[in-house]
Amino acid sequence: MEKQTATKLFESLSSGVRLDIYRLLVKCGRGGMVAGQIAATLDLPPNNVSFHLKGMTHAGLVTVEQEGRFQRYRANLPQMLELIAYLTEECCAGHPEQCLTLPAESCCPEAALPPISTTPSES
Amino acid sequence: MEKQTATKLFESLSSGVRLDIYRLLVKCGRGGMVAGQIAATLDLPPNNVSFHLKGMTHAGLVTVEQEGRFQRYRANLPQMLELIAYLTEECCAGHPEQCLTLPAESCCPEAALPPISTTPSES
DNA sequence: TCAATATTACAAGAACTATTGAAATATTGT
DNA sequence: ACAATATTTCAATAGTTCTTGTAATATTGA
Repeated sequence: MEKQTATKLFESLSSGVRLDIYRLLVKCGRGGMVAGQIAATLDLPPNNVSFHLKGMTHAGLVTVEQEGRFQRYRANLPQMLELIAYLTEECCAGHPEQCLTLPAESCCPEAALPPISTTPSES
Repeated sequence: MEKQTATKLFESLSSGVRLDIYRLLVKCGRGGMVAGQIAATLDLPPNNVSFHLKGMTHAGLVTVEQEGRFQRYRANLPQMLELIAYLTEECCAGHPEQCLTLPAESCCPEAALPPISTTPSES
C-alpha cells in the first residue's frame, strides 16, 4: 500500500461523522446501506452525508453501487485489512513477542495479519 | 473506546509525516526511539517532528519516557488494537462469513480481534 | 557556573476542511 | 411528458491544521 493511500484512509476516519458512517456500514456488512438510509439513521442532513460519502469513496474506504435511483454504499473491508497490514509492517522488527505488555495472541496475530517481516531494521 | 478517542487516533495517522513516524516506531517496537533520532532518520526538522510527536502523544498513539535529556517515544500498540476492535465492532452484524469476498480467515479474525457481537442490528 | 546539546513552546501565514442552504441531476411511476 | 423522490453539486463562511523560524527550557559535562 502506498503512503498516500494510507493517509487518505486515515483522514477519512478522522471525522466523527465519517467514522459513524463507516462503523454503520461495517455493521451492515455485505448488505450495505443506501445514502438516504444512512442519513436518516444517523440523523444528519443528506447533503452532508453525501459530501462525506464522496470523500470516503474517493479514498477507497467504501464502495458504491447504483440501484435505480439509490446509491448503495458498503464498507471496503479488504482495504481496511491492507491498511492494518501496512501499519504493522515489520512490527517490532521481526520480534512480535516484544510487543509491549500485550498477551501474545493479541499482537501481530499471524492468523489475521499478513506475514511479519523477519528482518530487523536498525537506523 | 470513545468516538473522540478514535477520531483523534485516526487524525494522528492522517498526515504523512506522522504516519512515517508511527510506522518507524512500530518497527522499533519496545526499544522506541528518541526524538532527535526520529528527526534524523526521516530527515525532517526537529521542531516539526516534535510538534507532531506532541500531538501523537496527546492522542495516545505513542508514549513518551524521559531519559536524561532525551525523550524516548514508543508506539502504543495496545491502543491500536483497541482502535481496530472499535472499528470492527459488530462486524457484519454477527455474520463475519458475509465479509465480502475475502478468505474467511482474513476477515473478523476471532483469534486476533475481540469477540464479534452476535446481535444483528437493523435500522 | 558556563557552554553545548536536545527538545519543546510560541507566533504567523498559507492552505485545507466542515457545515449549511439552495439549486441541479437522475430515476421512477403514472 | 410530468411530478415526486433520491442524491449530488455548488458556493460561502467559519474554523482548523501545517509548516517554518525564532526563542525558551532543560540536561550534560568541564
